[in-house]
Amino acid sequence: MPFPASCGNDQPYPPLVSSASCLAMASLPYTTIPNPQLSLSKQSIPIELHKQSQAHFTKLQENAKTHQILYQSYFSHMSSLCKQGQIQQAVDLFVEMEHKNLQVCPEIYGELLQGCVYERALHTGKQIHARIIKKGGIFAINEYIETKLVIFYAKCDVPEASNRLFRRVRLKNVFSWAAVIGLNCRMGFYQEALLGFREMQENGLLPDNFVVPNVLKACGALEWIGIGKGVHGYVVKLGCSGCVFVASSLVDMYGKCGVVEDARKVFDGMPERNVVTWNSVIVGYVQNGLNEEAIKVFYEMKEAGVEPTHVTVSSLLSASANLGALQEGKHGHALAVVCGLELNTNLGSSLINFYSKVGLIEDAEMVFSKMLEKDVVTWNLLISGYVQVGEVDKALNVCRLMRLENLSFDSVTLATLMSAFADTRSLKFGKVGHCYCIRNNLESDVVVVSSIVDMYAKCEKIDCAKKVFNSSFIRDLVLWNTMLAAFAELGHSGEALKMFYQMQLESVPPNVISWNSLILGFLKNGQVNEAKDMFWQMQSLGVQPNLVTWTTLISGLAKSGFGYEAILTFQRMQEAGIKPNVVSIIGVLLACINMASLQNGRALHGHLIRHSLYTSIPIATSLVDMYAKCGNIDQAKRVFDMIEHKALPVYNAMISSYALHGQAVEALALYQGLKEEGVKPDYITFTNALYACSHAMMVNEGLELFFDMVSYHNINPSIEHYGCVVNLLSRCGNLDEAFRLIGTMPYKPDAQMLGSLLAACREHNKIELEEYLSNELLKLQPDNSGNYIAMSNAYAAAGRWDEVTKVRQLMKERGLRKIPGCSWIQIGEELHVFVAGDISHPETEKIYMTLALLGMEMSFR
DNA sequence: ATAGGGTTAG
Repeated sequence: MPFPASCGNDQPYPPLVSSASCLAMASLPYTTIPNPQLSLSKQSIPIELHKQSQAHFTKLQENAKTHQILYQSYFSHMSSLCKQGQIQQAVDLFVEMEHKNLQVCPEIYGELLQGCVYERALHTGKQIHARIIKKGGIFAINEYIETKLVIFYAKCDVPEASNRLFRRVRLKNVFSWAAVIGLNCRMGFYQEALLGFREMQENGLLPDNFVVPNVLKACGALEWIGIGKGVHGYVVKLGCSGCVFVASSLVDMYGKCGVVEDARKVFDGMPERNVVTWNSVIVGYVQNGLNEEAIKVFYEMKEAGVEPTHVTVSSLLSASANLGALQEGKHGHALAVVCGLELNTNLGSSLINFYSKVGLIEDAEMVFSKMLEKDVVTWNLLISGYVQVGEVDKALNVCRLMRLENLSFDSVTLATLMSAFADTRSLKFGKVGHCYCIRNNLESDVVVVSSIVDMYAKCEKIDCAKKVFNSSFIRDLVLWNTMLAAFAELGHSGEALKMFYQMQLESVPPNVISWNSLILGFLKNGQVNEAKDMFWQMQSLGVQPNLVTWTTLISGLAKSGFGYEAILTFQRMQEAGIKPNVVSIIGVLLACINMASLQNGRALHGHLIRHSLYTSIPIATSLVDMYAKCGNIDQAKRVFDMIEHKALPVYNAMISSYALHGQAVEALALYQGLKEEGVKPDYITFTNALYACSHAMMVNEGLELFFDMVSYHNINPSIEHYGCVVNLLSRCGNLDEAFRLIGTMPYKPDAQMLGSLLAACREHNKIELEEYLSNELLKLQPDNSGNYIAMSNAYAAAGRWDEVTKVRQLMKERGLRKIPGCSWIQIGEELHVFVAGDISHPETEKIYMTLALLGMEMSFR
């Protein structure tokens, strides 16, 4: 049998479609290789020549036999080289074969191309392609070779070549279709992949379990659940729903389309599962926010004895990061180590993400340093980790290192950095980042645009924010919400409302966050009724208020003086089944503070204990503050004493309480106490302690505190700190020292400082200095009537009534409310009354009454 | 056939 059975067809060779059949061909006897000399008809040879010819033929046959053995050994050697990935050696061997004039069959090209596919050796493959073209004839139009070439170019991601060759194949088979559809999938041309799938079916070809996974991947990526379901039906009809590859792809497709229930149904119905199947369900749950479910399935998988892979651990870590589940995430890390999983970029990145989300930045750093290969994602995660813990300087340093590694920033890097600049109000850096985005075309990414808009808004550059917002082509919900929140924060409720309408006109329906911002905008602008109205409107439109909505309303009502209503709202929130958190509890405590209602505060304290809501230190701190501000310093102290592990904010709250109640000695004792506990005081501690000293006129203690702050704690004094010390010095009569301090401070004196100096001048009868200070004060705050009164009081005290009249005239011109008859000011606990002009004025009588009620005497000078 | 990162509200 000189030729295989099908050689009589138009086709010189049967269409070979896989490397398996190629191998089968290779093991056939050498005579299957066409040799025109051998296939000459023996009958045409004359008898006399027959003998000679017979001998010659025998010789030829012998030659052929050695030829065949040689060829076979070459072929099998080359084939094994291809499979070992040593494509270059295989090609060298092929060249050697050509030199030895060994006959070459098409399968050899197929084998070589397959080797190139394994190695993704595009260049070598192209050279083989060139040889095929050079050889021409049956080689160039061989369907088997053509298919192999299509697959080769497809796997090497060269769509142009692959598609061109594919169009030329006359009889397209499932294999070439699978390659082209797969290529389109890899290139992200999902719609083209699906079109190919349809065309393939129209040409009467039945898809197999190699094509279907790719088709399902396209459905998943496009979230075309309709087509996906159709393919599912088709799969059942074809009877390949039992194939693990196909079923796993179905699980993945349903997950990607957001129908996790169906993914689970397919999963549950599978007779056979492998790691990929399990991974697909876990990934599906994570991507749909069902992190608990994902972790549950992970434990089921462990129970089933399936060995986890990189994908498993990576997804488990994602779920743990999203939940802040420390235990599970650490378990994931341990598992990766135990299973000997190599720390690749994906796994390492997942670990960094997990550790930084649970606040263990040192562990994230450790993983980062252990990784051999890092990509942009890895670097971005470390940057994001630092930003999350507020270490912006470290984040920027990582950026520098990243540049040294020749990696460039992408939109994720910039979005992360911009959010950091927004949080820290670093307009300078923010502008630099914005410029970088413009230069590198990152403004085409909506997420980046949102972060830029937010940065400008937080840095109080609303006009810039609006400009960037307007210049964006795409405006998604988050971008609208960012702009809306910016106006709301400023209390520009009109602009916020305009945004709210406009987004709907542009077919972006608002979500809870949009409504929350709108409500906040009204509240910040004092439009309490409008805010309440919006609160009802959103519900009638089917948007349910969430914790933030309720909290916004509670705090807003408290701050607007509707303390009682705030408390009622807090109750209604709980009736609606929403458990209060720290922010809402602090909000409702604020209501008690603003009402100065010890009764409500106490009731609330009881409520918190009964409902086990009294759980965190920030709440305890607020309670201390509430009791102090509602007048019960003893109760404040009791709450303070009950806190076990006291941190700085609690101490600060208590020191502030003592200062408020004029208990400077206690305040200073607590300051010493916190230092003994090893707690590092901050600028707030010093502000409160200095206020206490200033109130109690404890000059030495105050100066010592100030010295401590600057020398031992390296805290740059704020103007408020200077103000306290200036106040202290001047009230003790040391005006020279006060002025010396003002001369050395890096700030211009503010109105409060001038005010306290003014009071001290009056006390010590320094009328000229007082006049000077009054004028400075009026320049600083021309609209504050208190300053005019202080000035007129000073003139009154000096008996310069004409000057008093001038000041009053000035007030009248500026449209400021004048207090007729007389003036009174409060310095510390003392009430000083100056009578200017008309003593018989009814207003003066009122003041007399007030003073009498306070048990104070009126002093005339 | 499956995996990792960023933006908005109190």
